[in-house]
Amino acid sequence: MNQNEYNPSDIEKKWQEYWQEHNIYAVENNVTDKENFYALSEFAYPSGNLHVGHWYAFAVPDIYARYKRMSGYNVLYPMGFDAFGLPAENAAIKRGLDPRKWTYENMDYMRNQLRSMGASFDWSRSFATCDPEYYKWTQWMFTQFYTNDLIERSLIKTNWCESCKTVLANEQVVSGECERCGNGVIQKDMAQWMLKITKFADALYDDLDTLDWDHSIKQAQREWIGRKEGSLIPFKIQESEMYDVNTGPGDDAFRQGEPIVDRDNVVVIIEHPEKDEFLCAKWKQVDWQGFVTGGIEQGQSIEETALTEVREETGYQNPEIVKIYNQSSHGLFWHVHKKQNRRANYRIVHVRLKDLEHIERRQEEQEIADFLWIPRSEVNDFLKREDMKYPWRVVNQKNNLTSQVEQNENTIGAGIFIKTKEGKYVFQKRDNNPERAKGITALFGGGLEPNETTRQTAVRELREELGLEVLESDLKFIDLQNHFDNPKKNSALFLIEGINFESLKLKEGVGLVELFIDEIFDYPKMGKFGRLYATKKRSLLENSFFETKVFTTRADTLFGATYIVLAPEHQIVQNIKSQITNWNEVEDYLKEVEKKSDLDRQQSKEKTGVELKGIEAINPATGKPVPVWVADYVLVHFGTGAVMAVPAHDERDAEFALKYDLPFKFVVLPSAGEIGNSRPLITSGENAFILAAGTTEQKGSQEHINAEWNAMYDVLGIIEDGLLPVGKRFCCTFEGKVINASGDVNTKTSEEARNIITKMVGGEITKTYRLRDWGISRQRYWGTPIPIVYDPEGNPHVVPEEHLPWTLPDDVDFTPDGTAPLARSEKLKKRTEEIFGTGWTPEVDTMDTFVDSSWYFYRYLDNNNSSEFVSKDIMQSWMPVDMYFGGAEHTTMHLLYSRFWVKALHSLGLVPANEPYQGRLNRGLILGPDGAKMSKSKGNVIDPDEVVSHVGADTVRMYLAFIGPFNEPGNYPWDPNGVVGIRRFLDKVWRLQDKKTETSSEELVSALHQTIKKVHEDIDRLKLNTAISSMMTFINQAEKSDGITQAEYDIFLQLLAPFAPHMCEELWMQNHSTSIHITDFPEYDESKISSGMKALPIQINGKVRAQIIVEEGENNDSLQNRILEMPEVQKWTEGKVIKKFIHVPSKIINLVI
RNA sequence: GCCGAGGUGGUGGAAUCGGUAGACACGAGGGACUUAAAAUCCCUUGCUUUCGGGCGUGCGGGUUCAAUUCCCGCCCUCGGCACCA
Repeated sequence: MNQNEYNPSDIEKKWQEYWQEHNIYAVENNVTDKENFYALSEFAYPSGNLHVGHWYAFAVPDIYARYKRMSGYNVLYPMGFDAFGLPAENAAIKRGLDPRKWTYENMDYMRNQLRSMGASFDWSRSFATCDPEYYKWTQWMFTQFYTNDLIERSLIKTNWCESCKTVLANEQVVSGECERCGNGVIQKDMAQWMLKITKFADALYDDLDTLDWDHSIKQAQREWIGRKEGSLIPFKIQESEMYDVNTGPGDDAFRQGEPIVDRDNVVVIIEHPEKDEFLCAKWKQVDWQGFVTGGIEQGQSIEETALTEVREETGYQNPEIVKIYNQSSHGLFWHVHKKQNRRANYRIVHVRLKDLEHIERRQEEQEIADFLWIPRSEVNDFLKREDMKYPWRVVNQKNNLTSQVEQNENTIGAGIFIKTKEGKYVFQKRDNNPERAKGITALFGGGLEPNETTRQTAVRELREELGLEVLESDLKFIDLQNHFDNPKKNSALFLIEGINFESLKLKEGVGLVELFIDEIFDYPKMGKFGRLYATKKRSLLENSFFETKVFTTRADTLFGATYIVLAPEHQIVQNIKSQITNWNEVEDYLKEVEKKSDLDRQQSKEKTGVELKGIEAINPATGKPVPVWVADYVLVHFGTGAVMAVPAHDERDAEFALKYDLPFKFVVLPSAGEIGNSRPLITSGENAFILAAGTTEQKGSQEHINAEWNAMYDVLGIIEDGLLPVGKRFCCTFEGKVINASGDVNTKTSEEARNIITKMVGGEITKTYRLRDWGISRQRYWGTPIPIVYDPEGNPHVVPEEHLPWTLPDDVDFTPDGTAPLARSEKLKKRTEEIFGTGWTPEVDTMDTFVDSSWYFYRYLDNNNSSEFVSKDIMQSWMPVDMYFGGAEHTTMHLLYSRFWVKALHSLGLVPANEPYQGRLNRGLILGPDGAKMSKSKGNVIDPDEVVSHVGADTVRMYLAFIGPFNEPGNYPWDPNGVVGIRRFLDKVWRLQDKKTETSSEELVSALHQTIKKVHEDIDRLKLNTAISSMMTFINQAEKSDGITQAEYDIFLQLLAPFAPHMCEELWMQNHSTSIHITDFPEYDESKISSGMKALPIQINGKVRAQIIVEEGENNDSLQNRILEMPEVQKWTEGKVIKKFIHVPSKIINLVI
């Protein structure tokens, strides 16, 4: 037998050991004669054994890394372990082991398995994320982010997996289920450490353009970030029924010089139980008329006064309070009856009669007044009668909304945003104040004194700190904001506007800073509240509560906004609770919504909602009031959590409006072509067609369409104002030309109108994002400890650098019970108290493992550095990663997180690169032989070790490269026969060594150079499958030839070396003394590829009929003559006329007959 | 629904700029060698045919001397997003 037979099991081990001994893959950091190339595969999770997926992930990119190395680059192709995380902990729990031990043993085992692939990893650079030397730097970065305001702690609704007993990031929840275990995810309020990834949303979006990534990967990231450009449109919110009194004295109703008596009064507006009428009084004695009034006596409440007055003065026995208007007004007048000048502080009370039960009034009351029911619409006119001398009127002064949620049992402070007449916000600057944090720019305000309300605190603080006297009623409540440092405690935040700063008595050591909102974020040492509002909650601050901004991408349809909708969680709903006359109904709805999980909310597409009665919004374009609704189809997290609803041009609004019978106003006419092509846009099923006023389409097409539509549908006719009648309502989302709006925008295109209308109503063009901040707290053991400790008051402090790594304790029972396992560590508790003092406690959550993997590619560069995470020089020379190989499942998680991480580091000046990965390739999936995903339960799992023992590692590597294009992430089934095909090829290469001759043929040389060219090009494009097929073609040809020279054979081995490193090394070393893998990759010689002759196909009328051998430079005439003489051509041309002769040199000849 | 990538023999897949569709491999069929099997080698292999040819790259149109490739309109598969205003 031939003892020189290809036997992989003999040679592979040998060369793996040789490479390791000779250290041929060790990579130097400072190489001057070669360009650095950083090829990276996503590092391994130490699950315990290597499957085919690992081979695909590591061995195929290894081919590329080897090719680059042979092509003259200084190539870094490292490997490490992503060693923290749930699976290790779960596996450890199941088997009662220490996750640390389990993980490190797995890593040892896997390192050996990885060596068997023949991958050219530089193992000296390896590490695991659970090494304290590694996570020291993870923690250090956390502390850098913390001190630079890139991390905040807040109480948020989190995704909680009941089965894994931990919080999940948004990205880890897939259609309401835990990405890992598939169990349902519930919402849970928890204090979380949040990384402010949203601060980089624009950069993450825009910088995608600078990356050489596949279009689809970029697109997926863009979708995830979800940037939308649109307009913020302000809508004033006001009380829809509002009564107030004039404040000035009438000419004959106030007597100069007489003393003034102060009185607290109520004015009662009495509503009929059935009819829309109010009860007005005609005073018999003085002939003055109006509403029921009464003085508030000492110790009496407004409600009591009002109800008593109604019963006594009118005789109606069952009034109920609808609403008490908070604002009292101060009227000065001469009270004729009492002969007094009065200053009356009116509280206006709206009551409704439950029924008309009536008792005879006392004689005295009957003598004073008669009562008349006046329709609501006529009340004002009635009160304006000539003989109405009483000084108050019902006036339409609508914007006195206030709030009732500024206080709860956890409210410990009040903060005040002060807005000047110029629209700037005023902060205090404590530059000169030695007692307080120096230089901090902060809100005015302070803590609540015992029994103080937040408003009282705010008034007091303003007086003490600023010398500013304000009334409680001047303070507009904005928000109840939990403290960053202690999410369970709140401060009420207020806004006061239009402040005059002339006569202030500033407290010593306090300076003032006036800033526009856009300047707040960047202002040095700005306190957290200020920053927060300048970014995330800007809309709250700017909105206050009598205005809300809606986000829309279709500002061109604003004239058609017939109502607005708030998300159930919208702050305004709570803030104006006291103004809502149907609060019980609203509250029921909110409770119902709260019960639904996110999943339910997504699944039940049936829209529900409830109108907020008692308030209305003003459409800023039309100036007309529109109703305000709350509905859960509006999401609090997107845009401003409020939308303007345009039923005629938005499908969701249309659905909702049809259900609740809200008006449709048609304001954008799509272009004629679009209507013609889009008959299905009629969604009402009513077959309505709108022919609107103001149409500017050219007549021809319009008439054509009308004719067509007339035949098919009922034509609605011309609708002047765009209001669609009931039964003919439909929705059209196309853009087009604006109609039924105003002179400024009618006939403008949608695009033009968006800008014009936005400007017109004082809105602004902005962007909004789907991306949300990244919560990294996990209630698990096996993760990087969060380097935070809490002082006895519960305020967080970072663990100083000298105590890093803040190590994971080992005395922990980590059985999951929903609380953090670290809370049970005595050692951690003790360590914290020893270092920081009695009463100090450690943070007990650990970090999401995506944090660990967000910067690991830096550590390979300098993994033994104990003073820096990596030295700056070294970073500069390697980063960004040139080509990053990984799985498609990381497109929106790891890839986005690590891009954020690098940008965050970059923003702090810690790294030079702004992006981690210049190139990225998502690999596909290897399926089982049956075409299904490999799984133990399906019994279709391929064990790579077993295959390797049969055919060798080189074959497995090559097969995986051959199975499909690596640059397109498809799913490729593992075909056991296909593996054999590769092995046959390698056998042929091996056997070719017996066919060596002194000289070879010109054809073979040409073929070799063609192959070199093709392999070059294909590897560059990562089309390894076609690179292999071209080598196969060459070997087939060489086999048929008379022989191959040693030099040619060597060149071929070099071509093949990246693919089959062991075999090529074996064959190479028979004639050489240094490794093939450190030789130069062959270059092709163009002159050897082309010979002067070429076979060209001849087409007749586009069909190939013959072939001809053509010499380069042959002229067309002689060529044409030669062709026409050919019998196989004549067969077709006989009796036909040649119309055209087309010759595309070295491509094709086409005869048209 | 929106966005993206695709759709080519029995299978995985080639065809890089509009120029011979199906490279390469698997499978299948036939043959050689062998006592036999394995291994190896050779031939055939898109469909169809009256052996001239005809038809073929998801479907229907179009542009072109020529279309898997470009354009228009559909269908289907996969991936991402999704009550996102």
